[in-house]
Amino acid sequence: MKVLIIEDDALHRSYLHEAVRSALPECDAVMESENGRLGEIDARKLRAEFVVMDLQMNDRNGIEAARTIWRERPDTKILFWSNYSDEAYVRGVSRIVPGGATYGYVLKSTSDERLKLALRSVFLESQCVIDREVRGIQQKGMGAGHGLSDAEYEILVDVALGLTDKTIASRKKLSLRTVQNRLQQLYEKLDVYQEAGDDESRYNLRTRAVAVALMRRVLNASAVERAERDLQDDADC
Amino acid sequence: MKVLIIEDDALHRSYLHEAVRSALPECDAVMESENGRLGEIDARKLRAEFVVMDLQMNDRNGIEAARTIWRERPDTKILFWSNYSDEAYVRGVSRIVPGGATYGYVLKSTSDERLKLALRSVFLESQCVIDREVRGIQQKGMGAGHGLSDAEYEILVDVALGLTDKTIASRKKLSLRTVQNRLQQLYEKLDVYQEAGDDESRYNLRTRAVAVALMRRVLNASAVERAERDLQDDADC
DNA sequence: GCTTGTCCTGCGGGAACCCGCAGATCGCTG
DNA sequence: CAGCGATCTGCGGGTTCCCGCAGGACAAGC
Repeated sequence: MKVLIIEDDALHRSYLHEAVRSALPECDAVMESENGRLGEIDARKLRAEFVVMDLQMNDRNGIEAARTIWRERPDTKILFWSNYSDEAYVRGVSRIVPGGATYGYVLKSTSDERLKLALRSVFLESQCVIDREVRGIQQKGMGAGHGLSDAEYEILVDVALGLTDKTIASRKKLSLRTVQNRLQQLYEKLDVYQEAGDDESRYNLRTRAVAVALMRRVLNASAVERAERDLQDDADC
Repeated sequence: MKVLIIEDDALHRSYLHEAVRSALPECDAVMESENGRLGEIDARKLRAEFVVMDLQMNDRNGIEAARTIWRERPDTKILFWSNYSDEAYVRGVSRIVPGGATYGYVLKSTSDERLKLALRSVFLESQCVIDREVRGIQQKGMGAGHGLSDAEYEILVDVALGLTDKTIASRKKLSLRTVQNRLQQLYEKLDVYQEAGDDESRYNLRTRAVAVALMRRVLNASAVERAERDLQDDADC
């Protein structure tokens, strides 16, 4: 049994190494990659079946790396180990996990015990382990709370990229008015409105929405980057 | 001599503790706070003269914490120890450092030696130590490169907050047209334009600009949050 | 003095936005 | 089937944005 660690912080990497060693004595090789790009290459080269990785990495995002790894071997078991439970990350992960794949999502703030438990559960028993807090974010996304639906999230991303209503409409094969309708749903969900009062302190709803999304951690820079890359790919086709 | 460590990651905190101990044997007490908010309180309580802190923290940003610490004791010596050299952070720091204060900015990726050297230089010899890479970002901001001037940065932040041209004008006591002029400078600097070609893939310049700024790390979520808080304060007055 | 450059300001028009109103489609339920 | 709700679509308007053109204020340099 071989385990691949993808993590760009040296301290965390060695900590993970130690945790894997002690949690999985049946593991006979622990490899390390120090960013997402190298992680993809190493995973391919080693035919890794067991991966534990960070999400926020400089060179190449954990989500992107996981996506290509899963594309090549959908049965790879991946344990995400992240600092944050931002909705953007949680949503990003659940967006790329292939059907039936087993994975885990634990926060770096959890105890040694839980990390080791998660390692064993995910890798040996093919059980999905999601931290309580992360679970909460997931729920909020689906439930009737002020979370965003998929349609709303998609339009949020397009708007955050700086696209025009018309452009979004033609990309999504929708009418212009429909796009604007969804935008208004979005504004409502994000609690963004014209500050009806005087001539002071009005908002540009469109940019205000992305500001609020950023502050609520619904969106983050890497989500925008991923979308940008998808956009470029579309354009090339 | 007492040193206060403000860092929310347990691993990094203990690593820093060790580094301080070995770099500064004359230091007789090392305290730790595990986020920005507690850091402010502890610094006040302990009358800390020497602080080493992270920038990216969950509860309260390193920049905000440093601002209040420096406001209370401008001669505090602070060494920032950060993962990133995002322009948003670098600019944020240099925006709050009081005249004549000594501080340092080193990246977490630098070696033990350099970290210890920085600790001694900043704390004992009152010398400012800025990592080479960070220095590079600073230069780019000032120099004739495609970095942003202060005026452009300010308007970028206001736009990112979602304010209207008119609102910005009245807040900044400028004419509407002037604000729009600056916006156009900004668009040029960020290389944002209408994609003149067809009817496809046009941009909404305003939101496109914040997207590009996010991707170039000129802006980040915490910069937006800080601006938002300032905005609310203004409104209250 | 004149010129040159940089910054601020006003005007005007075309485009994009925000949004209310109304009709059309589709799925669901009694 | 009739009725209801949710979603998509078109139209029209008021507002805001993007930007070219043109003038005025001020400093620096020939």
